[in-house]
Amino acid sequence: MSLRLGDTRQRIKNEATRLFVEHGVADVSVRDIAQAVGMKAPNLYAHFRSRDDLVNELFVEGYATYGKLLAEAAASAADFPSRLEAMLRLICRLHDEDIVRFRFLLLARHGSLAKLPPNHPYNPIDTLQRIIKAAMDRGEIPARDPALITAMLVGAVVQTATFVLYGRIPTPMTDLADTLVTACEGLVLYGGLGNLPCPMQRSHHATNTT
Amino acid sequence: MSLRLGDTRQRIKNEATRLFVEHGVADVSVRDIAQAVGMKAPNLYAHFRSRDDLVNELFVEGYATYGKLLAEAAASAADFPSRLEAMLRLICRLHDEDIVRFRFLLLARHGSLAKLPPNHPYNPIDTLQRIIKAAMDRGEIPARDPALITAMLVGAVVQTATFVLYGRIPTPMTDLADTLVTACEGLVLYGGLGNLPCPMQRSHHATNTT
DNA sequence: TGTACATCAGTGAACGCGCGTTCACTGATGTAC
DNA sequence: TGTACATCAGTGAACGCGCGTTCACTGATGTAC
Repeated sequence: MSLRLGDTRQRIKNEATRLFVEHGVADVSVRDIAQAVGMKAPNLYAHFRSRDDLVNELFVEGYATYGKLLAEAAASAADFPSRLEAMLRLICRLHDEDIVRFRFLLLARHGSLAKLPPNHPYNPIDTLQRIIKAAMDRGEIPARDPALITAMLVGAVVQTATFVLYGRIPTPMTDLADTLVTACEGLVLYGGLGNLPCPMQRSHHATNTT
Repeated sequence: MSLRLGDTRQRIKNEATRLFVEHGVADVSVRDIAQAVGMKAPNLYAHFRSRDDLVNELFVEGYATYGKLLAEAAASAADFPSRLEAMLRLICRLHDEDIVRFRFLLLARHGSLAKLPPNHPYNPIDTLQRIIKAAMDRGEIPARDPALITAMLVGAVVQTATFVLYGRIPTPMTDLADTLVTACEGLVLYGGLGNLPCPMQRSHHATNTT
């Protein structure tokens, strides 16, 4: 019974995620989700308190999961370029491994619902900004506005995923990882550190692609 | 009369844009817009065929206007770094000069409506990608996937505007222009051209900050 | 100058629709004796 | 083994609501004679 319940709950979450990605979060009704799962709308309320609750649970869960993995990836390396590379490669892998989930998070970022509780420990944006700030303080990378550099890095990755989503880039993210790493390094390192060698030296040398 | 009509039409557009930015395009009703303008909802239909028409007109108009200005800015310079710089500085200026309009375009990008006619001559994304492709073909910048580099540049700028919108970066875009230019140059130039000097030489020298 | 008419921005009332949600009910299944 | 009962996923019908939109109408204003 409770096994059955958990099973149905998960099926609802999966179908809802799929539909949200396919049609947009706003354009999927409770009846649509129920139909995809093979039940009638009222029964969804045996599993979720409301439609908003379902959306929120999907968002917070996914955001926290990815956030935790990103924080771990960042912590697994010592110098900044290696941290950045580890995070970027992880993101590409997560994208390709579960495209639907990744895209749901991409699309659900906006909208009045689906807000992560503030100061969430695994907010990936905060994690990234903290790492950047630390690297600047240590003089590893040019000291600029950490929030601005964070925005640019996040945007570069997110917009890439969006281009892949809309078919403008017809490639798995994993195949883009090398270029993403190089370009993001350039974004962070270039131009600010006087006679900064180019590319910057690091613990294990960077992979540069064409 | 026809003057009066045009006037009212413009007021509707202004108020609608403002409300869309403030509450999100999906969460503003025809009645909300009418109230803001100081009229009743049905009268909006004397000026626009439908709500969708209004949204679409705002989007296409804004997108085309900005797209045209960007194309002109790009054409005003000869080498790639100067073109990129001109476009970035223009974007910052356009943002600060009419924040509401800029943000409406930012928010309206998504959504099933508000699609620019395909192959629109002033689609700014296409313009940028064409310029990047040309610079790669001429060997001005490292040859990588033009769509990917385009995505990263667009993302870097758009996400920055989003951070400003949500108050994560409490600064006019114009104040960020220098860093944006430097970082975007790094994104494009870094790591791919063998012993590329750093920063790259150009016709009129780049402005590096910090 | 006064009167009749045309124009047209704007309105009140009402429409059908799809939405999220509630609630009393069903009916299959597991359990106790 | 048979019977009575508890559990609980799932359903049919209906709710109130706000939405975009329509339509017959108003009433101020400009114009012709």
